[in-house]
Amino acid sequence: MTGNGPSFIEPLRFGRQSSSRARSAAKRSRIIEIAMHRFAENGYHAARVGDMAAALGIAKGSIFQHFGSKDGLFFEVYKRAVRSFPKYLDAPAEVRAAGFFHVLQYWLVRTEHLLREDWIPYRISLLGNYGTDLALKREINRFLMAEDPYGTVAFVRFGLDRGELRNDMDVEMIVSILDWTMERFQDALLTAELDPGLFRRQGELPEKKEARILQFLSILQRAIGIGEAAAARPRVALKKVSGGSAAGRGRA
Amino acid sequence: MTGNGPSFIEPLRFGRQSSSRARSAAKRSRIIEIAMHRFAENGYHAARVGDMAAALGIAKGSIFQHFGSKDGLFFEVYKRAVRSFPKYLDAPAEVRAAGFFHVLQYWLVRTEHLLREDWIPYRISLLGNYGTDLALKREINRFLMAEDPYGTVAFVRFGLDRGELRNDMDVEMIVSILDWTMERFQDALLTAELDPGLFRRQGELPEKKEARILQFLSILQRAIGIGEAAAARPRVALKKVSGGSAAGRGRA
DNA sequence: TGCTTCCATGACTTGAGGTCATTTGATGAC
DNA sequence: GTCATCAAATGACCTCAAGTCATGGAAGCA
Repeated sequence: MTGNGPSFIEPLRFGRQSSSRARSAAKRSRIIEIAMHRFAENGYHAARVGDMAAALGIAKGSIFQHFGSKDGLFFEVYKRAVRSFPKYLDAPAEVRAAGFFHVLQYWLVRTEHLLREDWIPYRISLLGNYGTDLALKREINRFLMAEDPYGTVAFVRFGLDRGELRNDMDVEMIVSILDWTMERFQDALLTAELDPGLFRRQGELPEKKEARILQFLSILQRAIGIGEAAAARPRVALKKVSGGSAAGRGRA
Repeated sequence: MTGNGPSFIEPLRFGRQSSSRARSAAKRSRIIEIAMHRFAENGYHAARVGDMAAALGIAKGSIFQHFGSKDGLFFEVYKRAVRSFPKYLDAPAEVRAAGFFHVLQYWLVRTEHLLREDWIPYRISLLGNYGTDLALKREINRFLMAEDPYGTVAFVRFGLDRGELRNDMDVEMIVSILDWTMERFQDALLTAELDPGLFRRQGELPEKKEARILQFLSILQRAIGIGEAAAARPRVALKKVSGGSAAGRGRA
């Protein structure tokens, strides 16, 4: 589908090839950038490969030579978008020190504030998750499983090492639950503005959002956190934080 | 079908209209049925409207006359597929009597066994959820929100009335959490066979599945169930049930 | 027997993805 | 400076599926 760059051994002519490689890579990069904008603005189907070529001032054929197909192009765009998101453990050290659920809270709050400035990669990930073909989604899931771009596995281990997560079940199960619910919750939080009507029971008034976030964290804490106390009251009290600026994390 | 007698409201041509209406509806129905098969077998894009027409022995134009577009046709197919699934509270009375989480367990176990016999509507719902266009997904979500075809809201109220679910947060939040996690969990459980590689961390050996289901239910019980006991040990012990036959519920 | 309305028809248009023989141009060798 | 080489760029071309529409019946009604 994608055609990763020719991955041969390159016996001789290293100088020539390397410079042409560099130019080629730069061009691929430019194509991906424009394509990301087009896909994000128009959706997968309405984005035309011909338009992208015209906007770049190149021939449509070139794009197909580089990426093989529209699907292949989108896949590269998707990978770049998703890789541009920060990982869970990229949170500041003091937040990490405060614990697993504080890290979650940190990102949930940041995500919301971030969106308006940097909605394009988020939109791409939305398209990849819900708006293309099942065949492409299969590729995407393979990629997500292989790369774990949000660092969920490491993050869960972090929580386990700190003794904040229950260890009476498979790690995989916790990772899945966390991935699923975070993804959907963020989508619900975000697309209410970006894409009204996309998700059911979508976010409402801004002032309600913080309450939602706290509710959601409380549910998660009871679900995958440790100890009895978590059931009645959050084990660590999550403070209301009226979000800051900070960079990063479009989705989780 | 429309067994109204001669009516005063529709002074003339009632018979004509009603019979032609009936024929028209029957034809729509036949189209939807064939289309459902085609979409399920080939996916949205690879399913050709022309093929469907040929299979029905009618002209392609007729399909567009009835449904406007391929998207419109798929939407009707989707609605029929989803409506064919049972609602949570369609579980047998004795299961309902056993409580909220027993009903969940009942459907999770059933779903798996059901799939092989009746995979087509499930596949359609998968396409609607992940494999078409965002514009169409928006329609779909509106429909799901309006119809609540799995009866999740009523089911959650049922749990609340029985005192099995926590009532310290918005009902909407519980409904969302339940919808999200059940959907994804079932997809992970099911598509491992139906669509290998579609979901990350997908289901494995059959004997592990029952354990997964119990783990998942335990997480849910801690997350949205009531009481401290739920944290340490399921409030109601969920028995291992090596699944039966029974009809219904392709997805939830 | 006409009249009317509705629907099926299938040839037609549109337009997007995708292909490929050819040209271009950068590079190293002489 | 000139030439040989070869990957990259080109754009005319192809394919094929969605979607359109003027036409022609078929069924009901007077």
